[in-house]
Amino acid sequence: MKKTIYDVAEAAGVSISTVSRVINNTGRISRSTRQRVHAVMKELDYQPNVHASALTGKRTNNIGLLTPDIANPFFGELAKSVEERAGELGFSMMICSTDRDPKKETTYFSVLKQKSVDGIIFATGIENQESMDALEGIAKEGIPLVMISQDRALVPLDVVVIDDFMGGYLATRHLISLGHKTIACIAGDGSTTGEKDRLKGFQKAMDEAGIKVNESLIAGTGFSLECGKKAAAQIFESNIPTAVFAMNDVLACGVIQTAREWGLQVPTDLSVIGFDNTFLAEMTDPPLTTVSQPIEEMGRRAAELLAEEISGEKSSKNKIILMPELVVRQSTAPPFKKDAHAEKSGF
Amino acid sequence: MKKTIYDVAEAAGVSISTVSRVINNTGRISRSTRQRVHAVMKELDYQPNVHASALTGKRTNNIGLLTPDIANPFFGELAKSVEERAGELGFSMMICSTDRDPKKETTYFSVLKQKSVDGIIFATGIENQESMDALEGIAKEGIPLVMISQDRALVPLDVVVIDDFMGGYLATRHLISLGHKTIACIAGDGSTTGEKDRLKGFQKAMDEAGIKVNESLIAGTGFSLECGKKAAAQIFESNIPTAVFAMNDVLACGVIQTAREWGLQVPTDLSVIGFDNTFLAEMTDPPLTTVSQPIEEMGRRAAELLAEEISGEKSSKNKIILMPELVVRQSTAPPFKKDAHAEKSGF
DNA sequence: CTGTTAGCGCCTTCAG
DNA sequence: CTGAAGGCGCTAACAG
Repeated sequence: MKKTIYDVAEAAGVSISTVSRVINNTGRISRSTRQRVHAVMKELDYQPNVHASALTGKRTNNIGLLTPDIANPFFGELAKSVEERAGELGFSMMICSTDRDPKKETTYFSVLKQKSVDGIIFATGIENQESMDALEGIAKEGIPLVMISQDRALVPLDVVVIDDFMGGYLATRHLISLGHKTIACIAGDGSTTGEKDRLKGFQKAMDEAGIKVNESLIAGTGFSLECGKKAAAQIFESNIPTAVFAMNDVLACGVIQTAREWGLQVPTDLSVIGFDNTFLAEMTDPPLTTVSQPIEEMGRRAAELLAEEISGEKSSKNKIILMPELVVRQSTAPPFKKDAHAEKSGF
Repeated sequence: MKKTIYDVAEAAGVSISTVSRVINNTGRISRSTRQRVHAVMKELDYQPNVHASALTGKRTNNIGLLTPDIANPFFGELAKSVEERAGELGFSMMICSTDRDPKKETTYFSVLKQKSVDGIIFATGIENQESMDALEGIAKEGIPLVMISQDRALVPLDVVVIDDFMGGYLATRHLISLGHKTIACIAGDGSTTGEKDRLKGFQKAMDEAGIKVNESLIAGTGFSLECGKKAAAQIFESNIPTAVFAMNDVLACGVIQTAREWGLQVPTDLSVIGFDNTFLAEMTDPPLTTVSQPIEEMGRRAAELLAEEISGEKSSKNKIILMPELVVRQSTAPPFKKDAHAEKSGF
């Protein structure tokens, strides 16, 4: 039979309140009884019943993670790092894959609330009104929240983001510095703040270089491989650029594949740069030049922020802005190398 | 303030037991009161307190998923499918990334037990004695368990596996039928039953073809990209085969990369076949020939099995064996094509 | 069909 | 420093 606090109390010759006190480390207990109780607990392999204590308003030590798609490498790696750090901090993680579906998002909100998680980490874009309202509601109820990758100032909450503008800028600068002028840009579904900021960075770099941005070179419908291929094909049909900036590594893979189908060599005929620096970037051929997000750190910091928030150590909200970094591999090169050009002209 | 069953009872003019009955759909209640209570619940936006009911021995509607590494595409996709189906069935999922670390595994066991999940799905190899004992303990306590990808007959439990032997056999037959004779095999850490069975399938196919298996062509230290590269390099140093069977797609990627470093063209100089058919297989260049596991189905079936087990509808244990399938893409070809051979001899 | 009444295991005043 | 007692929200006999 499962041991209860009564078993421990009896075996230790004290009352349950004393046991409760040593468990929670509250009140003043004599060293000797404390030790005795601890010994008994160990001996009986006693484990407090979480539900009983949750019932009296204590924490559950569960947190929720809302993510669009754990099968996506970026979110997979992120989830892993959150889970790891949260585990160290004593929390278990409930994971929710929303598929960016507003209905699922709100459903999960209420499920998590009902399960009385101690806090929630959002790693999903909250785009529609419905989800925003739900989020606001949760925030108002005082449930600690941390947001990753998004920065919406609807309610004050902790945020872990990278400087997306800088990311877009870095990627584009890199391509420009290689000599590219006809640069395409492949976004996701255009809804997230991350994309928008990266696009602004792209524009800024283009402006600085005095290159006019051609709208027909900007496309995007979603975040999957298929979307990347489709967007690339769409662009290629009207105008073949010498370089493409894709807003994540998966999309970049799609671009590479489409390029291949069109008979374009990467990076000889077409430079491709991605975003995220997931392990995918090392898998592709050629290995992908990309903008690195410190995924592991983002997850870790988010978990820590949430833990602090939960323990009430923190009164103010934090905003952590991490810096992206350019990781140059082999999918980018100067445009129109002599020989490549010759070959192409040979058509 | 949070509504309780008392609020509902009062507002509906009935006792709390009546409310409890309509919630749990037990006992006989007149249609009219039932409707009234339902109406009130909706109006008050009442949500039963999970902990209170868990305290009285009811289910928590939480399940646990133990996986070695959610950042690995196979387990990421698996987790996604489990989560999705479990969600439909009314369960939330706690995810645990074990890193194949025995200590973490046992820790997670006890955490999940303490959180009184209704059931657990294992998608991780239980190799060491410690973990096995823990697992056996859990099973004996009557906590529903489903095991994915592994089949250990320590205790009777539900199992969802693929026919790994057949998988290894299919992969090898494919290579042999292309004309390969010097075939290498890259395993993981050699501990999982899946690997062992795949290796047996490999042997069987080789035997049938009358090819002697060269031990120096079999290597493996782990499941990561790095491990794949290392194993491939190790093999190449002693003997360059014409084909490699890698036991997962990640390892296959590693092989392809190492091959490239060694100046070997895939598939011209070296055929590579993977296992799993994760999205990675479409990302590589050339696209990877691989043995497909029905990942989505495995996750779904596991969730369903567990749900049945939890609801007590099932008395006997099931074993679901799914069939792997050969997916031919472009990383495999007949060995020593004329031109390739000429080039090589030219060295 | 419905209400009353014990607990479930633990935390937290309030008295010693 | 320690114990007694009430209550957290709900379920499950037990009585009507």
